[in-house]
Amino acid sequence: MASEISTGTAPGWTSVSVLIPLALPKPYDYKVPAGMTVRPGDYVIVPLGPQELLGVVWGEGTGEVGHNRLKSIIEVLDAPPMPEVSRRFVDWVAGYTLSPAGSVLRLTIRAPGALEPQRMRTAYRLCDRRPPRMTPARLRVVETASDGFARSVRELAEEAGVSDGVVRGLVDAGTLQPVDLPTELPFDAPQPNASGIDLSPQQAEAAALLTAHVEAERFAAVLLDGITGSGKTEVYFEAVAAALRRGKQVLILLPEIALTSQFLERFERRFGCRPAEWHSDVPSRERRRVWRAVAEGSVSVVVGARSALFLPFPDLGLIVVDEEHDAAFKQEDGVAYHARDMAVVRASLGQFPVILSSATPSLETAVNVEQGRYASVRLDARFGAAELPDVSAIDMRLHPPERGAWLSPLLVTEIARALEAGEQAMLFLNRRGYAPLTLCRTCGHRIECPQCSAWLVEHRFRRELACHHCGYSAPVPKACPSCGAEDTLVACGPGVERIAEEVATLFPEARVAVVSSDNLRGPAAHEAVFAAIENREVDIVIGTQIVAKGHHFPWLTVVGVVDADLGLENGDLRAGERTFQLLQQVAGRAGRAERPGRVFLQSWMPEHNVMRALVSGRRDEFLVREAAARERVSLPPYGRLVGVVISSPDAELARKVAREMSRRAPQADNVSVLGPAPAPMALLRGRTRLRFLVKAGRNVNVQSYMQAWLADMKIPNAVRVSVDIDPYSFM
DNA sequence: AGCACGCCGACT
DNA sequence: GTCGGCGTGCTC
Repeated sequence: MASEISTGTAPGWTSVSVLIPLALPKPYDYKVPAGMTVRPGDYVIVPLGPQELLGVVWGEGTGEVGHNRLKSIIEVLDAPPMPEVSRRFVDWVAGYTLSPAGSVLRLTIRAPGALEPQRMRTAYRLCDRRPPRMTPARLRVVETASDGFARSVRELAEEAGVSDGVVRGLVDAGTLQPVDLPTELPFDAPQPNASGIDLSPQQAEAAALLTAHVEAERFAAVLLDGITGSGKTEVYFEAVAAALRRGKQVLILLPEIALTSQFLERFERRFGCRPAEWHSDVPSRERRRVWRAVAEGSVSVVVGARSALFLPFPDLGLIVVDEEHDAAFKQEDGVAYHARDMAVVRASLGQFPVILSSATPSLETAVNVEQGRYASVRLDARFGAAELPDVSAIDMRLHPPERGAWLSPLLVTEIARALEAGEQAMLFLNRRGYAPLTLCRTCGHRIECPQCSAWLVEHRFRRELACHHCGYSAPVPKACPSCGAEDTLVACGPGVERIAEEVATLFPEARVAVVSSDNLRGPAAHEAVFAAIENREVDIVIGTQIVAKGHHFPWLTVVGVVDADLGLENGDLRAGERTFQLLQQVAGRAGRAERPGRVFLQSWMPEHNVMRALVSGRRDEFLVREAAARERVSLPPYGRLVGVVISSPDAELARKVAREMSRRAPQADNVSVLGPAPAPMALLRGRTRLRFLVKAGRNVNVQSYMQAWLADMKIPNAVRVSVDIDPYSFM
């Protein structure tokens, strides 16, 4: 990259290949008109068919299309060129995920208007020319402006307490001189030494190790492995500070936006200002500002969701992936990538370290550590006086709830005890709504989504049945849609709303908050609920997985997991691992202050590995056992998987294509193709879905295999074939 | 992603 | 006879 800048002048190419952010198979060649100079990475406007589009100069023209048939670049945009490392990253991700490079490029320039010239606003400054006539109003304006700062007409008029007309008069008289100011404010620079740091000896040691990695300016992947409450964030903040001291940019990836507001405050306390934010909820104006500042190198820290990985950082020196095990890092549709894995790649291309932080590392990462590919730093003491909560399982076979209820008497007793002591309780159930299934008692009909193979979930507050996969909803019918019998529909199974109903009868006095994505619109609502809980305005919290993540509830002492077996029901490869991670995180909510916390897992199979590991707190043993189980059957990370989903609104056509593909699957050593089988969501948004699973050995190049398979397949337009290298969700 | 081209059904 | 549905293919 440095050489590119020092070379400065154009390579003198007469044609260049330009990558356009569309799903085209490759970059296209364009002529460079006489007098125009372009460098690799320059953003350009090029004609494509009848339209004019943004593209990025990818390299010298390939000459595949005759020079006389080439169109010319229309314009080179005035923006810092996309860094070479970003371009290599785009190519790498495209090759790995088997996506067109243009589709990956699109991820990097999803900031509307970021490349248009910045709009300027006109402000006015006082100069020495006196107006021909001075009035009291004019004098007030002159006095206001005499501090030398430039202000808009509006600001001047307001501050001086006069009308706009007076200010305009002074502008016409030449007393006030126009100056162009950028509309976009620069970002504050986070200060590495903004606050005193108070680390335990163990934290300080971990921080020193991470800092050394940052200072080495070499690639390294490091797992920061610390139990809940051990202060991982404070530790990696020291690594961030080290990168800042070296003038490097830093990216902190978080799994979801729910975390950010609390996180941003912590960041501000440590570094004296807020970092730039990047996720889907950032308004487009702000996106433009962040994108531009990243590209110019004028913002040093970005906190964002997985898509932030594709921002065009020219001088990145550290990536932190917080909660690295979180499934939210896996992008499923479009370009299917895992942000944690791609962060490791980005760090390797940029020759800097990446820190993976978690209390419950993913099996992949644990194995990478064990096999020496990743380094690891451990924090096993909780900060301050807090102790780890005591976890126990409630055997539902021995202590079943009453008929039509879901809480075991044992758990109810514990909740009552906490409430009497003036403490809080939390009930965790990872299921939104009132009941996951509505069934007809007369004919047994189950109400399903018309366009997905999924049951409709009853939402009693909203009085409707909703599909959680496509957003379809309908009022709860009076009569069975199948047999027409009236008042025979019954709600089966519990969701959080139903637990709230049970709690209301058990503890009519208690103040209850139901925390699920259905009742919280936007980050402000999240804030409000979490603040209410912290301020003890709530006695019992009933929540889905959004309560599982990093919030401090100092008065929470009892956590009940309503259905600990829930995540284990489907045959997912990672079901055990995920259930362990989720429940361990939920457990971490209890007893973070001086009060010891207790966690109760309601389970019908307390002898299951996952329950035993949670109760005993033996995480590493659990990981070793899981790893051994995967190794026995050569599943990731000991083998490789590719998911291939064939979908179409035309079910017959989808089946036909799948059969054809099955017939043409190449033979290869150490590769087996399973399927086609109906995909786990056999019908989704009206599309029939069939799936292949390609199972391959660790050292098989699955990309070449897939390319060979798909190369001469003619796929009709109505059929979509989506390839997911390293699929995560099997649902 | 657009957009044109092209080949079959129902209208003035 | 034409208008228009959207399936197919192309854009340097």
